Amino acid sequence: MSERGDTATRILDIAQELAQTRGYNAFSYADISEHVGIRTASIHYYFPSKSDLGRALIRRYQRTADQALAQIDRTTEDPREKLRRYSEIFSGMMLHGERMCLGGILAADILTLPTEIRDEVRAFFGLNERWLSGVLDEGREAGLLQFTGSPEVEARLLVASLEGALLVARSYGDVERYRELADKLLADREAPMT
Amino acid sequence: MSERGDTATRILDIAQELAQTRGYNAFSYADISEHVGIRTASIHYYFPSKSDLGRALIRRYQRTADQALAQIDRTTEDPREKLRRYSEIFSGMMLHGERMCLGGILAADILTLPTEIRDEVRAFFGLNERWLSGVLDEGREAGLLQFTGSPEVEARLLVASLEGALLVARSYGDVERYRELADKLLADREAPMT
DNA sequence: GTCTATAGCCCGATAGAC
DNA sequence: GTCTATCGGGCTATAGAC
Repeated sequence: MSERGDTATRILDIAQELAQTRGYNAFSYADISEHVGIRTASIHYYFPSKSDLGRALIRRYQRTADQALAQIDRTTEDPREKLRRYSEIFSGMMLHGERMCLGGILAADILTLPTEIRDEVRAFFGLNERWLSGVLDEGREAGLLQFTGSPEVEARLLVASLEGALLVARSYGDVERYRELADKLLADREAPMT
Repeated sequence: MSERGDTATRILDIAQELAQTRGYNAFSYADISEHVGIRTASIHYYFPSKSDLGRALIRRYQRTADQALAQIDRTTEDPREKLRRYSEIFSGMMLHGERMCLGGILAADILTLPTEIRDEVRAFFGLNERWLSGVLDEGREAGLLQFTGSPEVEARLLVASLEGALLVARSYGDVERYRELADKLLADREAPMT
């Protein structure tokens, strides 16, 4: 039972774990209530409806991702290393309670989500693709990465492939299955040494 | 409202559509009842529990996939064409009512599924990977396809990438987004003309 | 086989006391 | 802010008539 932080944050932390493991339609205010230690009515005080909670969840997740990518940019120059660090964000989710990426699991639930949340899911993918596109472009210019076609499409392909690798690997409960695919995905894009 | 076929088949058809669009936890016997035109109690006559229904669903889906892959083998020699036909099975799902692959969407729900169904989801991925692995191996031997590493791992990567591409593209409701990625995935594996 | 009726539980959400 | 109490509805599932 996490006790740190204010109540709204603890609610979001537990709700995020539940959403990442079970999906949007398979967790309830009662589930959150048990983990946080307050009654369901009190959760409604912070998040009046479940769609309010869902929207807050994906928005906070976007901000966290944004900061993680900025942190990679701040501490690494090599585009190949940036891709490795990016891939490790995904493997970290499986290690942290068999989680999926929140964007990926909400994408599976997309047709059951309130429209505001759908828009945020797409915005999350857009955020990832823009950052990856920049890394890929820079890496190819520097002769460190190689790929066919535009950086934009290659970025979309990488996001989709990593989401898919995480989805399938998690269904086996096997993080090595993810790593094997992610490592190959990255290795195939590294320019040969000269 | 589909009226063809026996009742069990009509139930499975509707349940499959609902599962592929909404996921396992977001459809009910009441939803099926409305579409099939019989009461929920009558559905329990054919499928006593929801896990019985879910298991029947994924097993039938596996058989259908098996037949579709055998049909590709029967009508096509060229491994490149086999991959194209395989990719079109996925795009066909989005065109047929914004569906996901049943295996992919159940993978997202995996931690909420009865264990028998979990095993079938993994078996479905295994089936796809074995077939693709054979096509890739044959294609490389014939000098028509190219890729690094083993056909087995490359097959896993293709399944995961196509599932991911479908997952993300469907969240935009845009089949072109899927095709762009699938076509690139396949083009990158075609051996250059000599 | 299909129906009506209902049990028993979980769900999101609200009213109002403290 | 957090609680108790509760509403109205949905869910899976079963009993028993036809």
